[in-house]
Amino acid sequence: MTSMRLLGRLGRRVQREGVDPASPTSKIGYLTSNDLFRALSDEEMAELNRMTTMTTCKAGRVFYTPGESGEVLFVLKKGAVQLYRITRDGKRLVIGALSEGAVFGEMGLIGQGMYDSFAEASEDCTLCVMSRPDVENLIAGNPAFAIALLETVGRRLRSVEATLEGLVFRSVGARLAALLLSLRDDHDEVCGLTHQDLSDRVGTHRETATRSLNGFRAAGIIDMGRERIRVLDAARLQAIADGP
Amino acid sequence: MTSMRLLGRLGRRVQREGVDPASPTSKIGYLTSNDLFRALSDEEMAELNRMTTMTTCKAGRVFYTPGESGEVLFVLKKGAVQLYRITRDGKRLVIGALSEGAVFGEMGLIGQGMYDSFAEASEDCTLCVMSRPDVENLIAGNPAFAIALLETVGRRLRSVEATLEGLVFRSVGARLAALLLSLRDDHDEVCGLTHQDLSDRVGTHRETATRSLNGFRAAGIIDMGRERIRVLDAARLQAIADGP
DNA sequence: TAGGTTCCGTGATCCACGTCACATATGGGG
DNA sequence: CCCCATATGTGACGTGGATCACGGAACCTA
Repeated sequence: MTSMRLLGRLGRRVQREGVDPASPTSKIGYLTSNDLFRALSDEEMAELNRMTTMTTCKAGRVFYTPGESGEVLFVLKKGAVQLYRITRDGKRLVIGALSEGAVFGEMGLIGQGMYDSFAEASEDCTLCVMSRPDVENLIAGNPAFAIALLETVGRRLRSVEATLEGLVFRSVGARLAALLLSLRDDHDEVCGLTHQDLSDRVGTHRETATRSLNGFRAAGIIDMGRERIRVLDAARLQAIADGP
Repeated sequence: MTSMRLLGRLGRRVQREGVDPASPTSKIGYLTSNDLFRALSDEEMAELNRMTTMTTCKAGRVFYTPGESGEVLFVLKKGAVQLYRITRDGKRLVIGALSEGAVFGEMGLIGQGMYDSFAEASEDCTLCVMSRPDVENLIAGNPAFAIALLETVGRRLRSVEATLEGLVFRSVGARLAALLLSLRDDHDEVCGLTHQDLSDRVGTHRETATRSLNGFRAAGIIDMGRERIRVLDAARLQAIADGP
């Protein structure tokens, strides 16, 4: 039954609770570590401290759901976040996988389409939260901040556009191949992701992803274990990603 | 033959030439008419004049192709622009349909994925072109400009994300229905677009679009003529757009 | 008004994926 | 070490939409 699947899937992760405030003393340390804030002077940093709420968030927690209060901007200081949407029949699509330094939020400013998206910490996260006036003040006082912000959003826009193109022009296999190449670590492995997770990111179904991966394995391109995929032949995988 | 189709399609519009400079005297007039520049003072406007190159561009002209020089920012003052991509086998996908006030460009700043996109004037256009330093100066001198820029890009990001979701979750018919609803004019008509144009925007093929539209017509939801579609029953069309 | 060009309509296939229904494997917790 | 939740494997089948191949209609232009 479809709704069972939805419940099962959500049950694994949705623990809808607020974010935990972190100790205020650590704020400055965190902030200086972020690209976005490198340009800020000490005073600006101090001012930032006053308006910024620093929070932490454990892996798996959904800290933002559609229809949330408006006009919040998150800066991902540490960890990783996934933005995704869920249809009424329980299908899930990952719109964005964000890593450190990402900026996102419900804000008219940053758009990010959070309107209809969930935000979930895929790893333990530290993030800072700003209101719209906060952001406007920051921009007014520090143009470099605006530039950095624009670049971040611009990068995401490009990324989403590329995803869009891939969806229309490329097969599941090609998209999956590209995803594996981009996700593999130093040892050419992709760990901790289920086939379901992968399929949610390429916009297909679990069974299809499994079959496609099995094809890769049969061809000797990858090796697989539970939640673990090792890329054996990156060149051929790349060829598949590039299309037929 | 596929390449024939590509040639035919491109032949209709690609007239790859530079943009035509407009008369300098009109610059201020144009600029004040744009949302993005409402916040600028007269002096700022004058400064803008110095660094901005105002150009015009006739309908159908492709004024930007992938691999162009980097770091340009366009502001669409008047008219309409389509951003699209073309695969090596000639398939075309419209990534964005921009109207007045839009900001786009190859710039790391704004992203916009122009890297791999063509930009074509779908109506006669007036646009102004800025280099990256131009933009940085503007932002530095006028935070409101930065905010306006962020909002514009944010809107586009939301829009692309919505398109992405639609592609994964909704059928061609649903996407087409939504497109018609959004494109219709005051008389509930969509004029000047071929089935091919529509299909390029929903990410499908001409034949499929035609068949889907014929279905709508058979159901009495729309009426059709050459490059003209009239929406007769917006409610039912909306129901289709919302999915099954 | 003839002749070419661009649109539009439509049948016939084909096939990648979705969908359904289970079987099996694996690992972690009690 | 057993049990159970979660992950993965796979057959069977249906189908939306891509692909191919034309025929006819509408418009434009000379």
